[in-house]
Amino acid sequence: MLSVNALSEVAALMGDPARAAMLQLLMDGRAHTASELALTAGVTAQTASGHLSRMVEANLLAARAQGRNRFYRLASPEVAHAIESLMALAGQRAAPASKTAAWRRDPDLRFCRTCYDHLAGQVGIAVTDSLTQHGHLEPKGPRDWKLTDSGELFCHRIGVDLAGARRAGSRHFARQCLDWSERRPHISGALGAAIADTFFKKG
Amino acid sequence: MLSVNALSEVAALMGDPARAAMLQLLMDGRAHTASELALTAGVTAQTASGHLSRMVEANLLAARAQGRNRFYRLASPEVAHAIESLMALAGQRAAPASKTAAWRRDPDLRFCRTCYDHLAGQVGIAVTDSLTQHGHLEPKGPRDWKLTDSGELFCHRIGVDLAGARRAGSRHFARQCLDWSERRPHISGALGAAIADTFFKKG
DNA sequence: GGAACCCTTCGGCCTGCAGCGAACTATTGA
DNA sequence: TCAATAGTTCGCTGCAGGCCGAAGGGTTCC
Repeated sequence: MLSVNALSEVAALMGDPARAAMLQLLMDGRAHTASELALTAGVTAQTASGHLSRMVEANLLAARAQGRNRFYRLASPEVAHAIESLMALAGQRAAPASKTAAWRRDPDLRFCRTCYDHLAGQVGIAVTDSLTQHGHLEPKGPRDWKLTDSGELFCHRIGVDLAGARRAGSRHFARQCLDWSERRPHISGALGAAIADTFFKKG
Repeated sequence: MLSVNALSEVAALMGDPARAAMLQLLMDGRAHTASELALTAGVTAQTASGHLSRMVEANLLAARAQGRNRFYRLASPEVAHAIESLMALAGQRAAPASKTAAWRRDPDLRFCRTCYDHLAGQVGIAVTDSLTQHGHLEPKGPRDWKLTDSGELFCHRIGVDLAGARRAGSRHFARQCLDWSERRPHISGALGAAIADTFFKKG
């Protein structure tokens, strides 16, 4: 009976305390690094890696490599739904999506801390959206951005240190950085840092 | 973190192949005996008993003793919902409640076979309802029925062998038998058998 | 009362799997 | 080019828990 095996296998994946802790952390809809998840689960990195691989293979999680980090998130809303109904059974209220209201209070600060030095969160997405909508920014390949001529002008006008960003040596100029809330990329790399720097200087 | 433990514990309960097989059988909404569930799960009775106890304690299942049998059913629609969402994840369509349409074709026959010698299923419930609504039958205690005077008359009129049923020695006269579809009791015991007998004779 | 049956509890065996240490690869940044 | 960091793979250990045999209530029916 294949379906029985399938049911028990999926449930067993969620039935381990370490994996359950990871899944619960991921219930906020964000993508988290393997290290974060290991820390949350209270296990070592190598143990966490094994858990994460198994959950990716079972299509519970989706992974996206980004630099030397690897971000994991729930593979689909259905996964979140299943976890939620299990937690309801457990007599615990699962944090609904709207429960993430906490981060609304300091969207950029909170995420800048966890995402190196560039704007992310709602502000990062908004900036990226605005730039692309005005034709200042275009995707270049699957992982980079291209700053258009109008984008160059715009950056000069608002005072972004493009020259400094280009001088940054081996660092990527403008990378696409996966955002957790909208599941869309925003700007990281030297350009992202330079923009963030400008914002901070201007208050 | 209590909620993490609760999540993993519930999931782990569903994560065992034997327990998953039992739960899947119970997804039809019926109540099943411990033996049936053991057979389905492919384990011995004592192993199944342990599994069932744990699931009752975790409020996944509800148990009801009936004679020397013990019937188990899903404790709530929420349990069914959680299982269904897990099976959806497993890429399997869980049998929705309406899928039980199969038994509509032969409701009484099918259940008479599994429920000794008396009417059950939709017909059994309908007969019981009709008798109680006309004042022929009343509940007596938590597990028996009382045939009223008008009920005696009615039985005589349709030709039920009441005397024979009363003669049946140590057998209970009219027990309440839990029905799986409506979750309501119908008539078993000697009276139930006598009524069924009458129906069969009359076609 | 006795036999048959259903279910449960107890004790012991054994497997599966979570966990870690060590070693290896890949990416980043100087 | 080299060091630091993130992540993975491999091999081993130890424990939790599923499983069954044996034995003990409860219920039903002759």
